[in-house]
Amino acid sequence: MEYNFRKIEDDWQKYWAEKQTFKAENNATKPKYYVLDMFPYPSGAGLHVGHPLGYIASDIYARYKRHKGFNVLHPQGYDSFGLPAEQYAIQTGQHPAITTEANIKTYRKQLDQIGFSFDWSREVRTSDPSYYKWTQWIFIQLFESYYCKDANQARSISELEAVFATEGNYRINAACDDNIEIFGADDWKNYSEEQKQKILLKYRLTFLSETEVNWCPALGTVLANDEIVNGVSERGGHTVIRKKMMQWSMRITAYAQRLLDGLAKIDWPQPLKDSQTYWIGRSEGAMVSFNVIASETKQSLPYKIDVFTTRPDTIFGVSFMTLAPEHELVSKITTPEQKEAIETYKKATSKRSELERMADVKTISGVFTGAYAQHPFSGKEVPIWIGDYVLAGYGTGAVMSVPCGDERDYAFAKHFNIEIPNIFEGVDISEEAYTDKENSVIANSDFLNGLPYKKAMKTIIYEIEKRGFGYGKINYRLRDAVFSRQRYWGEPFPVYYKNGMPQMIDKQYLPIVLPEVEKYLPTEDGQPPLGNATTWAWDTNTNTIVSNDKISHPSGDLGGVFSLELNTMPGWAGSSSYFNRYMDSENTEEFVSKEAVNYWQDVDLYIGGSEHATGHLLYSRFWQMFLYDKGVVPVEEYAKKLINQGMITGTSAFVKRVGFTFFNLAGIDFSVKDNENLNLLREEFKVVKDKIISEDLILYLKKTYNLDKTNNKEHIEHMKKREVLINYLINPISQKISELGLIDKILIDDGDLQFFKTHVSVDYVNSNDQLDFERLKKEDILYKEVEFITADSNIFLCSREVEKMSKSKYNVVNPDQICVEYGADSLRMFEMFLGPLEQSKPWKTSGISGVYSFLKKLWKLYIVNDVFSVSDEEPTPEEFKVLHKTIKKVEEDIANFSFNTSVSTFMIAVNELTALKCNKRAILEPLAIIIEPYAPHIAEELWKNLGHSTSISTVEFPVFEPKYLVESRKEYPVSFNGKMRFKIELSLDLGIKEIEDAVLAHEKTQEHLQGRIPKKVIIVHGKIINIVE
RNA sequence: GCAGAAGUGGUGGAAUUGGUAGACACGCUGGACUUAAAAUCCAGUGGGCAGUAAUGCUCGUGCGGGUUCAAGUCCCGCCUUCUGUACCA
Repeated sequence: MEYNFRKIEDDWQKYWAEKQTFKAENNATKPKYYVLDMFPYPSGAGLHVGHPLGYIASDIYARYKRHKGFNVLHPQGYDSFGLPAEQYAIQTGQHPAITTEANIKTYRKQLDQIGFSFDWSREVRTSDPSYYKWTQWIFIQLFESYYCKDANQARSISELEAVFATEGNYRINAACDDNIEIFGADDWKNYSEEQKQKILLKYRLTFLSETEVNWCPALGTVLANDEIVNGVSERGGHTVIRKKMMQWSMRITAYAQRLLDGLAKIDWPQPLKDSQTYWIGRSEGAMVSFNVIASETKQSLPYKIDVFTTRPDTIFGVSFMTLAPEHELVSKITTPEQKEAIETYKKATSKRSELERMADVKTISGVFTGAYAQHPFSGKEVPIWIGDYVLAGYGTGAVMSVPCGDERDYAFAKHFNIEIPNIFEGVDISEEAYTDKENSVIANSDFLNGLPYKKAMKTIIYEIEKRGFGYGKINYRLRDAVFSRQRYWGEPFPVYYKNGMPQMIDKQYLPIVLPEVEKYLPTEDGQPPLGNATTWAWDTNTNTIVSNDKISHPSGDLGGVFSLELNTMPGWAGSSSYFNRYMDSENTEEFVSKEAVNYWQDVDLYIGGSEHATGHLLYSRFWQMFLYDKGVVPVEEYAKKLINQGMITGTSAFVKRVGFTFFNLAGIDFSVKDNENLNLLREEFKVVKDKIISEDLILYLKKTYNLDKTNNKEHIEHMKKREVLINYLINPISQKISELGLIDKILIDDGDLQFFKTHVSVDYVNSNDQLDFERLKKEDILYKEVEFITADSNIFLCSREVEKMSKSKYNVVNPDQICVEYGADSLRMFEMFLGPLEQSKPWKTSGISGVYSFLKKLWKLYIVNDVFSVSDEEPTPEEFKVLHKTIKKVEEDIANFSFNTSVSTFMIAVNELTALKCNKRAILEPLAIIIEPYAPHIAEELWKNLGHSTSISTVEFPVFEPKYLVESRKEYPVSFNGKMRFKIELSLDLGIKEIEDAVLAHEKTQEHLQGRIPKKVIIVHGKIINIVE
């Protein structure tokens, strides 16, 4: 009876699907446990071996929890809106929904064959109208809410309207736009409906505003900061420029402090928390106002420059101010003499792309405006400059420059010869700024003199507030999140426009379904792709989507038909609350029912990649807090514990071509023509395209050049071989050389050979790095005419390097082939066996035979004379010991997510039981259970053959009993000065003194001591003995 | 620049509170079975030195110091690689 994994795995996958073994119930007496994976984007390339890593880990955990008596929710779905499907649609005209559907089918098939215990009855797809109905619903909730800073929570916008109507906005303390004017109840009543809406928009948690965005012309869309890598788009690497656009934004900044505080409550990896903390970027300081004065008359101008500073204590060190070139005051305060210079500079900076600005951080540039500001305390006038090191988008877009305490201000001042007053006690600032705030003591600063940092901070903020120059403030680096995308394949907004003001469509008419378009590109006049839709208007009479030509009036006021929003939502919209929807995915009336969400509460374990640290994982926390405020969900943080699985890197394979360097020989007459020809030659043979050389020959070529020439015989032998090879490579070149008439005029340097490597698909390379070049030549047109040069053996070797697994690097390994060859259980165990879950690790299939033969050995334990059979005999203490030590270790490993070590533990157990020839039910039955989370198919089959008629999946996990591990004797390692020399077996009943006597009496101890008396004998009971000489 | 993670045999990795460094597996070497191959099984396998051998000695966890009876593990100072981030006032 062989281990027939194909049949076993097929059978059980069918069984689980038919019996819905892993369907979770929303009301159960068992305690709940929610295990979640980050749902995948179904790309056209299908799954590669890196994807299942996290899924296998979470599946092991979920299965383990079922054995431990939990009602486990382990759902899966698809984040199916996204750019690749849209780009594919642009190229081929194929509707994204069709390609997405096809990709999902492939994913599902691939996932199914790995044997995951997902509850597919709860599947969600973000691109499915029945799902994005709720994304739209949450959007509406955000629109209908504002953030009350007093209550520190989101409140209904109608509450705000009520306050406005009774007392205006004097007392409102809300997270809102900066430019809100104060009004009273009477003002409010007299405002037109449009004016009211405009004001309310400034308070809403999702709002329209003109924002400077990262516009990518090539993609025709706005990109979020985290979609830009090194100044170009993450996808496609296109340039990104800054542009002002009317956009939906999410007021995530309202939640900055809570997002920060919440981190303390959750068990997430510290690096991930660190990057969120940094991203939110809280800094404490003060807002200070500087009055602008006219340069000539020294009279106050009606302008103030507000700056945010984290070092108000250094305010007496201010010797100039710097504004961002885009700052609105720049044009107002610039003096006529400076106008031209300022305008030129502004133009130059706006042209510079993000990429350029980032590339030369070191270049200092700026222009004096001609205007001065008055120092609020000293009354001194300080010049106002503009400079692009000040960013318009952060703080107020202006800084008070303290060159002695800030590196950039220092560099700027040095560069433009601005005064650098020193306001630190006992510090030399002639070479660089003094930035160590904790140890600073203030000097030359009036009432701050002699105060250390903390005291100076308190004092100055008190004074600033007292004198009315400003106030203490906490600033955050976090920006409000732009929520509009100029794409087709995303959630449409439930929004239409009436007189240019956005209106929400009532919940009962959701979902607003994505319209059909002919082209997925932006329209010719620059509208988003939805601008191509002809049926994309909202009829408020019928509450349906109707044809655009029914819009009766440009502003849409007459017939009650209005144009719908043309933007769609960004990628993170659909993923920001999907984990709540899984709890009640079929509910058509509510996002999630009270019963369901109160039962499941939150995710107990969330597994996914760390690349989502500042994107998905921040936005989803924000939405969760909002939904918590609204009473939709019962907890503020949705994931108690999070694990980042490491990346699996691929082992890329390379083939190398050789290239030659040519020199003209010294002392030879060289004509212009010759020179041209030489360049021609260099161009053509920089790389010899039609010959590829095996790696062993390349190593040989490198090695032989520097060979020790004193060993004559060997040297000559090698040089001969080398010459043959080089000549072979050079021959066609020689021909060319003679054609060009360059013989005897140039030198080919065969010492400094250049090698050029090209990726070759790993599919053609076996685990010994041998390339099947015959097949490659047949199947890949690029290599049809190429000659593969090998050593005598005719074996072609590739060179290898570890890189990120990616299609473009031709190193993607697909799990399907492994499932076919070794089975899902082997794949699962092997992926875990690779190394610690959270570390990145290279993929090498060579080790898979190890886990495969382990599974075969496991199977054999249950087989006697080719028949499945176990004995009911009582196991020996030794056999019990093997079992219980395995249970103990595996449970500890699961708790620590150390799945790689539990695989070795299983191997050790099976090796030991095989050695013991153990065939006893009392051992082998529990063994099948503890191995089930890792290798569920074989475990089910063993369980069935052990005589059980139901699935093993919820059988109680064997209980570890320490009594089986109690030892009576210990083999003590005996060390001398910490170096282990020999072992001595002693009873564990012995006391320290008795052990010492026994050890000192031992002949080997005597041998080592050679009659010397040890200084000290250290004995750790049950562990070690160390003799100090 | 800043933040984080990591560095252990030919390879992936183990060593949970400082206590036998290299578990487990791959690979490699030798052997058994076989006409042969695959599969399977057995033995060996960090480097160096000595010895016919059993064995012994010695070096060894990126580098340099330190604490300790004892350091891969703790402390100080560096180096390298990876990942994230980008003038945040």
